[in-house]
Amino acid sequence: MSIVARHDLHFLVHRLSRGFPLSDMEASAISHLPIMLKHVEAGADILREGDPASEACIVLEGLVCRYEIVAEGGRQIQAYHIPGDIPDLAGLHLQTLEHNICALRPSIVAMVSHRALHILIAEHPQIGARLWRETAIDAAVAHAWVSNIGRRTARARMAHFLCEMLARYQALDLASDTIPCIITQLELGDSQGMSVVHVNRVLKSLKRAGLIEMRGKNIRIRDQVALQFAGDFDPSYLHLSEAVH
Amino acid sequence: MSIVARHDLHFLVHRLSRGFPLSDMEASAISHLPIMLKHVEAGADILREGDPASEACIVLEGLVCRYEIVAEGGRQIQAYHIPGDIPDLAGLHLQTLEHNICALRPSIVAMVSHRALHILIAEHPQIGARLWRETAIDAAVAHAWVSNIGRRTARARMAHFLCEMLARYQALDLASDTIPCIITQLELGDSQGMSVVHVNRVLKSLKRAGLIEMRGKNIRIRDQVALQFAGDFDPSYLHLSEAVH
DNA sequence: AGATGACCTTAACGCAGGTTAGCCTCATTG
DNA sequence: CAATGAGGCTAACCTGCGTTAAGGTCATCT
Repeated sequence: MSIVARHDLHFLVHRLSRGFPLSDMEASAISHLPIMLKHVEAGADILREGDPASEACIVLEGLVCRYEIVAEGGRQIQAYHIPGDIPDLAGLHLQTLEHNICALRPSIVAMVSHRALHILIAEHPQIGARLWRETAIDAAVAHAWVSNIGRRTARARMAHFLCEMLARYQALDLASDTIPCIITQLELGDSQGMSVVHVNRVLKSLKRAGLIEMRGKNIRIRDQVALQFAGDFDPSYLHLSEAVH
Repeated sequence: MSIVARHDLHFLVHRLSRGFPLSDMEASAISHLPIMLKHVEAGADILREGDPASEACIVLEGLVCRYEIVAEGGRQIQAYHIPGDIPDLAGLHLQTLEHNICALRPSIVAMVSHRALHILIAEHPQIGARLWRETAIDAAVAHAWVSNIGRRTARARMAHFLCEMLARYQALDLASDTIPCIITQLELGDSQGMSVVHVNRVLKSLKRAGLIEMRGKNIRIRDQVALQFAGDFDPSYLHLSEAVH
């Protein structure tokens, strides 16, 4: 853990620039945010439910998720966060958050104080708008998950989810046809509302149909179009490339 | 439909004031937003998926929902909106929205142009922060729905949902123990990810247990504490009353 | 090299909840 | 007041998926 002023926030800058580039001044203001790097091991919590929020974390490397424990010990993973994401951005305007954030794989995150963010936003309203947009996208993705879990069969649901993850990594140029992080079947089940056993069945079915294959522990999408069809997937809700108005 | 400058936005002002009151100037700036009233009949769409967004709607009266049609004709209701809510606030920062908004009951909404909102926010940054907070709460509620639909049994899920609706109406002083709007069993099913038939079974079970009862077409919660227990419900995710920082 | 533990895989069994279908009630309308 | 239609209710049947259990692979540790 160390204080750094010029570490790599480029995935964040990239995200916020989607649609319409930030000015050099704005990009540089972001890069110069006072951050504290934190190396988190797999399975470790970064933020606990109910913690009073005074800083936010930006994912730089690895895989982070937001989850909640519901009655009877079940864990529901509500969102996955990849480099450039700010899992707890909502905390900037809420007293406490009702979910936990943890690293699923060894990860590196940058902690930024809310104070610094508020100053940044006050000086650069445009950055505020872009961050607000991130909050809106977060909500849009969550709503898409509601539809996915509520109305689709397990197979379509899994296909939809895999399309989402691949598309997000592709937008960062971190993937072409293989989801570059490892997600265990237990994690897949905990996020898609199904049991591990059924995850296995569904993956098998997608493999048999030639839509995906396993590459070591990673998932390779063999036929993205067919998988999108199977999952009734339309990437627009991710707002990966639209202009700002 | 008529242009009015002083209609009743008091539920909105109330929402935005939660935790810490707005200044008189701010409250009055909101009340003087140039709005266009729209009376919408039950079942009518207010906004269609993919419409380029240039205005937002504020619910004044009635019941509005956000929904999406998934493959094979199923409808998933992603959120219910009651007076004071802005169902399409996210559109302020996104090009297009991926969902539809429709009135479930005869409703009155106020349409505000994004231009007017941008001006309001520029002149009153505090209002911008409060609106941003609304976006964050919207996301928090959606995440709670993911947990609800993903991990809870139909019975607990329904209990949780009823608690949510009641709590939201109570926060507006529009309810004590009865959810003041009518929600049909079909709508309940489409939002909770279950069939009408099963909605009926579950409601019956909650009735038999003395947790709820029907009052005409409305649902009365007979034992709020027990219902919260049955639904593993904790209202904090709704952020109904917390202070702003 | 054997032990340990995390994860994957498959089979067998059972149930929560979907589907289909039919009837009932009540409000609205001509 | 008869006709229509929206919504509620219930029964019978069936299936997608959960549960339990057991064995397999692989990496890591001693």
